[in-house]
Amino acid sequence: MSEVVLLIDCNSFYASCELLFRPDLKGRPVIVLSNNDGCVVARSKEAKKIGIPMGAPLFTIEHLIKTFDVVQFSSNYPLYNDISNRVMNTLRRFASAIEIYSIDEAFLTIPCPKEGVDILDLAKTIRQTVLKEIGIPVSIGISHTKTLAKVASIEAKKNATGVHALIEKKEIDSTLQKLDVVEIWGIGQRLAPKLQSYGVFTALDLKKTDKTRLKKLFNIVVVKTALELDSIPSFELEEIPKFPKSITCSRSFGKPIEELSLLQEALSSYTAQAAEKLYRVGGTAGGIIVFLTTNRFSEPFYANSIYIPLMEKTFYPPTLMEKGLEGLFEIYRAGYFYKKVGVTFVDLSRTTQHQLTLFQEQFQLPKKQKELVDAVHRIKKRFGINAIQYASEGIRKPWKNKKELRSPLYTTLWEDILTIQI
DNA sequence: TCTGGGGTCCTAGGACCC
DNA sequence: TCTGGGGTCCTAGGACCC
Repeated sequence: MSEVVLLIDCNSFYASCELLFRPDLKGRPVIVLSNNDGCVVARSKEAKKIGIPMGAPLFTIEHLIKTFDVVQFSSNYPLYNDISNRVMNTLRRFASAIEIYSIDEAFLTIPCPKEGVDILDLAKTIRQTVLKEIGIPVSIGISHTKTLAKVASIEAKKNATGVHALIEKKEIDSTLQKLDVVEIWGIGQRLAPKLQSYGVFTALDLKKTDKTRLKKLFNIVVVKTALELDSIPSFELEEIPKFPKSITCSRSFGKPIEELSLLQEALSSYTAQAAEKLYRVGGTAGGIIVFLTTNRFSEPFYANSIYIPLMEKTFYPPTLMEKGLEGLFEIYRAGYFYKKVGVTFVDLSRTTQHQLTLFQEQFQLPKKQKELVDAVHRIKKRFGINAIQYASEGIRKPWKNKKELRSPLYTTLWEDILTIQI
């Protein structure tokens, strides 16, 4: 064995980010709410303890909030992204390779420590360093494969030390025997009952199941998962972030919207945001999908989407907005109260590897378009994302969602920087 | 009253071709 | 009554993740 896999997982990440700047709330149950303050997306340790479930709609836990005086935050993604980057930069120092798996998780491979060096000590050092430098508590699971590292991290969360290694076969098997299949990374709510119907109840059962049979009854991912449980690496560490296949921007509205003009404003705004992201990854879109929906919990319900191919690939926001609005016009039906619109860019390419039209030598936007996009980007970068916008995004924006409880942008906006009074 | 947002991958089946 | 076989490509839908 030459390398081991570590899974580093930030504990209650969004809640931990909020607590960083509000040490006065330590020990109290803290929750972070989804974009529209609709449901719970993160819970502090204390919030978990009083029984607030992940994903719970806010209105179903009113009684808990009142009884236990729960502290609520709207989600503050600029802050979480910034803290995440800092955590990842610290982790990088310890790794021979790192895959940033999500905003709060990373897989690391490290050379197998020399005889006598305890891998757990190294993990503890990593944990201490992140805690000291960034202030975010993490759990660390260690094993031979990504899937087993995930299993180890479940154990790590139960430990006071926050770290756990699964290296010896005996120990691995006894842990897998106690693990329900639904807890395995890659096995969800649908696959678990199906596996159970074939007599596969625990992770150890899955590991021991014949792979040909698994392939026949399920798919290749389930086979790979079973192999990983058997210490055979089947999911590679992906160090280089993949170029995206699609980019989406959509939001629920603060209150239902009926007028087309307001939907147009919202869609323009989301398209601009998605275009900004497209610009940042250095890509162009070959097609866009526009979708809209009324509240799925109330009648009359209407949802629709439309695909609009683009004659020429582009990242020029006005073109994307114009096409998007055309699509919206097609699928809009008067008389409904809409809850959400959104846009997805598909058929993405890198601007550097562009399929050229017959007479192009190199992909580039017309000079003036390019200058405009660059300028808007620079202004946003320097003065904040609200410093400039397209007129079609509207001024009053009554469709904007609720974010009543958002904390300041402590680390990404000068006006919001933390002040300390002595 | 109130229920998020953004992704990826796999497979089956249809369309189409020779 | 008879009604091929094999291959590719695309898409919708299902499943998963955080």
